Amino acid sequence: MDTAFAPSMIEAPHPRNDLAALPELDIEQLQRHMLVTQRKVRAGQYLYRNGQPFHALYLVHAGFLKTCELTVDGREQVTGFRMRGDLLGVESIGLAVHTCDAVALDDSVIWELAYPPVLNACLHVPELQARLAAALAEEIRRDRAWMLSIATLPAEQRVASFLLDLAARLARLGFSARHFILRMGRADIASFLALKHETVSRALSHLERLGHISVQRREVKLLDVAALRSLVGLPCTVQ
Amino acid sequence: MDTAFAPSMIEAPHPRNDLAALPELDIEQLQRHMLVTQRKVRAGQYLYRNGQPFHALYLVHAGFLKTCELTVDGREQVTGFRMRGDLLGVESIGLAVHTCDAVALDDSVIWELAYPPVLNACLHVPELQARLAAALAEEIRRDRAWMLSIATLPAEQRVASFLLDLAARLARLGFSARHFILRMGRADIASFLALKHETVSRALSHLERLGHISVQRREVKLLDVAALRSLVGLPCTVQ
DNA sequence: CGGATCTTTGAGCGGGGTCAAATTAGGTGG
DNA sequence: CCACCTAATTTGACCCCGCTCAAAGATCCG
Repeated sequence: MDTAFAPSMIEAPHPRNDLAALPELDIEQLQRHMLVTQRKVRAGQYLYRNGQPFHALYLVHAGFLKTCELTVDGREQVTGFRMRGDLLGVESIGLAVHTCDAVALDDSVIWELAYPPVLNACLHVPELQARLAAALAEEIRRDRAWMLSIATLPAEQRVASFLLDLAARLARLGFSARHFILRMGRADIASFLALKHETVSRALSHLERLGHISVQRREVKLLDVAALRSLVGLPCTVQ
Repeated sequence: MDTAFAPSMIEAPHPRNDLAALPELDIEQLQRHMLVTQRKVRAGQYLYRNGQPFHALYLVHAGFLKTCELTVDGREQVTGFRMRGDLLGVESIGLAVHTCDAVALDDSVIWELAYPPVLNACLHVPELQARLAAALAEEIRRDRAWMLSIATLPAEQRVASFLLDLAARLARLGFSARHFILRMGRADIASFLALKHETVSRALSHLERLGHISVQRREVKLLDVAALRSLVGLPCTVQ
């Protein structure tokens, strides 16, 4: 069981094992000041669901998850994909229950930080407080960047932008930015990009025909990062 | 000069004068623990701009502002409209410079909260810390709700949703939810809703033809709130 | 091997964008 | 106070990108 719990992140030439290197939150520092429990979530299972009582934040240690908003009338929207170092549940701070779903797309290992205790720890460790605030702000900036892309870019460029963003995040974690396996289906990408899955599929096919990428189902290779960057209006220099 | 600085919020049958009633932040509590300076911003002027050093959060005391994201290649996106009780600048926490613009759409009065001092105050006042965290989380939820609307609703329903949201926020401040003056132009609404200004104009005209609202340039009356709510998939009950 | 799910591709349509012009406010100076 | 100018808004006509509907592979699992 537990031995089989190795999240399937392939293509990791330089994996880092220290979360401390991440700007977000330092798990060891957290453990010094509060109870941190480990939780494992199998692919397809919920970390938390809309309406469940909110009592903790979650720091992704390994694996891959998506967060979804949903409405009473059945509309659904993927609001983000989360990986190692990302903090989940922050959108429910100040509320009694969670307001969205978090679903594992791959077997995942999560550090659970009981919520009121987190605030107490922050009171005693100023640096921790600053980091928590910064993590929330980073979340806001991420959402704002998404808004900008969705509102101003056509379909194909949204897809290109998505691939570049994913690549950059993988690179920060020490994985290959040029060759990776998508852990989500076309429908999830489409929802996230406010498109339909057929459109995402067509965009990927077209980017491949242009020679910018190579795609075979969920395996993606970025062949011409400069071309992708210029496509979405970014400077062509690496990173 | 100063006497002329009366933000033009008309239609205020039950205006509240206590910000303490707002769930976000209590200004008097803040003043007890840190320096809070007042700042006035004329309509059309920037409260802060992309690239300027970040050294404070801003609490809107009166007036009306918009926040805009912008890219190197000239794309622009209105990410929100801010009014009394809203906290600005949070998206830049953890950074050295602001990452977006905040522009007054109406003469506004702003409380400036120097940033590192805010954190210090939070260390001494647990409740303040919890409120700051909650304010950031509320910002995230606001963005997520917007994402959901943009990604899943057609143009006319986005406009209806926008009007309902604005009405609800005005109501929370004690203003009329049924009759108000838009402080932003069609282009700003369009940008916020990821549409073009002609489309917003057409949607408003159509909602008027349906008898749900009445529009004359920037003056809006909501004639049939229940119809608007059912249009965007919300329960028809008030609030 | 067979069934379910995911992905790709095609054909046709429609909502919203684009371009253009008319109309209306609003501001300013005579 | 009014004429003029500028900017905001509205409306129309047309077109195109992305959606809808449909069917055909691919892949994975039992």
